[in-house]
Amino acid sequence: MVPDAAKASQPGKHADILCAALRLFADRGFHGTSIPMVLAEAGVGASSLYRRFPSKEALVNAVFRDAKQRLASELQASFDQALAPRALFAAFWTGLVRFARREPDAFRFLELQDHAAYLDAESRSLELGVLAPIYVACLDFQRRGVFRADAPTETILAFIWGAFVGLFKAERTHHIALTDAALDAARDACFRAFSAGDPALPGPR
Amino acid sequence: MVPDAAKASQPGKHADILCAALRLFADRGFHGTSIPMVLAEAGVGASSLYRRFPSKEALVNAVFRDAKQRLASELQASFDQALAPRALFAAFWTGLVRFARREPDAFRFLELQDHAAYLDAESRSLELGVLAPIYVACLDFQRRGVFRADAPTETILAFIWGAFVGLFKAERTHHIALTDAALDAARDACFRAFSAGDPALPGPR
Amino acid sequence: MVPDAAKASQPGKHADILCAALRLFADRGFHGTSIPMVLAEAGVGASSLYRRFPSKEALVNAVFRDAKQRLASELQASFDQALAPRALFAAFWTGLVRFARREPDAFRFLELQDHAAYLDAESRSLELGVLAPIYVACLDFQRRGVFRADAPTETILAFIWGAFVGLFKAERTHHIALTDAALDAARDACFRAFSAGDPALPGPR
Amino acid sequence: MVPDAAKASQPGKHADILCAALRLFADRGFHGTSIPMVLAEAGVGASSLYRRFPSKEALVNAVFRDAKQRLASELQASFDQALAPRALFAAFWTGLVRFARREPDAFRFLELQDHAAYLDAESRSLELGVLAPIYVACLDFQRRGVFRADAPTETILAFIWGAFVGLFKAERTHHIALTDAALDAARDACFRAFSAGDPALPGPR
DNA sequence: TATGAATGAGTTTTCATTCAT
DNA sequence: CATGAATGAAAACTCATTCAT
Repeated sequence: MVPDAAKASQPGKHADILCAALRLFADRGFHGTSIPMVLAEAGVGASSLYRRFPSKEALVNAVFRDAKQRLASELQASFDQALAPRALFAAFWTGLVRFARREPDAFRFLELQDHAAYLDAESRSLELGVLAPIYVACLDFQRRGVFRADAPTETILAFIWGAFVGLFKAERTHHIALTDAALDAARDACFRAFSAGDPALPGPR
Repeated sequence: MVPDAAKASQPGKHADILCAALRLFADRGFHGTSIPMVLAEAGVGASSLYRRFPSKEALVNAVFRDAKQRLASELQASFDQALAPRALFAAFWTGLVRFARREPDAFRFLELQDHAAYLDAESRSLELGVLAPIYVACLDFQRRGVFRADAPTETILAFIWGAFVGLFKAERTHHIALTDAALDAARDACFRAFSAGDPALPGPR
Repeated sequence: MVPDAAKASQPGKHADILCAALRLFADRGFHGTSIPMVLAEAGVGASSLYRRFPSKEALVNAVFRDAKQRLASELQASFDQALAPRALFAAFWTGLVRFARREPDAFRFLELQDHAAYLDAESRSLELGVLAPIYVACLDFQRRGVFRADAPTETILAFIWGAFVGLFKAERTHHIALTDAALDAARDACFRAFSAGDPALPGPR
Repeated sequence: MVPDAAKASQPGKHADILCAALRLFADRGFHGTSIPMVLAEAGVGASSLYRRFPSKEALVNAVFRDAKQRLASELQASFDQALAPRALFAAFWTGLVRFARREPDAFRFLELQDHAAYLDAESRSLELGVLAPIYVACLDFQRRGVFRADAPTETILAFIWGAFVGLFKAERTHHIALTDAALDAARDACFRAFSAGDPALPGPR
């Protein structure tokens, strides 16, 4: 009668909790969100949560990994090593934009908050795992002379990521208009910032 | 000395509280910091705090304004409209770096946390006040053809600020080395990103 | 085999639950033991327990009766009315020792804890039932001039039982060595304490 | 106006809490007593308790030490080394009885419960400290030939203490009448149990 | 019948804030 | 004006018990 998979704990509840927690964590941060808030938002009892996540810390880490994983998938999908540098960078940028637009809560939670206090080793390594391919691509660009070699690769990475995050933070905090055109302009600025071959590339021209 | 002024609440205590609160808020965020923690760190009694700041929210706003004000001063001091664009930008960047280095707690509190939930109108307007002169300078650069005109000024601002913050966030989160050379390279990249006169400017030349 | 009997609730599970509960109650007391602990220790699901014992109180009473019953059996087996007083007392003492050694959990649970709060009428009457034959034997000793008559029988009973329990409590609490020799010495002291024929009996002589 | 000592936290409250906790712990045990119960019984708010006792465990330990200390005082007051053995033992016994009668809650809590799970090192050492002088007196009795030497001193101690506790436990559990005469008879039985000089001592006769 | 997921009241403990001194 | 004890509401988490499967 009932589909067999529904026998054990409804899988939907797991997702409901993660989703409610993400929404609240994104809005109010980890410490600003209480478990009762999550329970109310998810519409479950206390034990339904604690059966799945042994503590509030375990819950944030699960939320973090879940969201980071989706961001990673988005980026991986956008990443086609066969593309020319410029196109590759544009694809990466578009992936980021798509994620920030489609999952604003996840993006705000992941990038606009300081997780230092509660992330565990696995979550931290997942975060590095997401950055690694970008780092490699960046390094490759530098080796191939696409990007300048006068800045450490990590610096370039931090710069680009920070610039991107800054745009969305300003949209949220200062209510600036973040049109597609503006995002495209920022993307080109970003590429230009580290571009090695001066005369050739700039602008859409 | 100060026989009369000392009668009223010791002015040192005000600073002690702000300082202790800043340290804690920077480390653990607003919601992660309790009033008792602040009392212990500042070494004062509960009423000494509540006499000066009617609530925890009032305190965090005071801390925010105090820190933001010091950042504003730093930037204003670095800002000499008479300088050539490149030098002006370098001075601005140096001011930011100096602030982030001299007052790491203030910088982390101001820029690495999401204050959306508790900032009041006055704090928010102060924040805009800090950005305004930079906005104006940016706009001026665009008008004078120093910066490209194909990106909205707010976007440029958000980008630059975000890139800068991203560097320090990576230093903290991923423990990347943020040397002076790296910061200089980032500064040049930033300028280059929006520079209008393509081939001419890049590099230290 | 047992094709029909096995259809009803497996009898082994009943014992598993009682056994697990006894172990835990002995170690941590009634209030210090949670049902989930019992379930985990017994390796059964919640409903397997609640089908057999309608509540936690019912469970503890069942555990109590079960253990008390085994103690009663032990004592009954040791009790041979045909024996001479001294030998009878020694047999009784040996029975107690054997029980305390063979079932330390049961002994600790029964004698080292205060059950006042949760024992029901039936459990209480069972407890009295265990003491009754000893009471009778004691009274008989007094009537026959074996035991002094200057102490109420109940007092003698409480004294002896208390002394015995005190030995094992000290073994557990203060880690004193409770050798067979020490137990024998205590047994003789106990008999001597209430012995009527003063000069004649003491010692193995 | 107010006596100077009353400036800081009312000392009465400390006592109120200890007293309420003792009453409840005596009745329902440590795990069976909740903090709200203690708060209600003592008529104080949660923080008044937690300001003085950092945790529930700290509270039981304080209650335990407080009660044990009073028992120790009672015993010390009864102990006059100058007395003849028999009189010394009687004085000790009387001290115990007086304590059990005057502070039934303290006695029940101290002696009728298993504290193994939560007593800390200091509480445990206090308990040993109370027993030590009795141990020494017992050993002295054995050396002087007052008590038999065929039982280990610890065994004698555990026996006597256990017998005494057994009497009061039976009074409470089985509602036996524990008259002064019965207690005197028990005292004499106790002495007799370990008495070395057979013919001389027994009974008031 | 057995399972173990679900519930919500209850646990210990801490918080922001007030008030007597 | 400063102190820090007091408060009661909430925090995170666990419990005894029930119920759908």
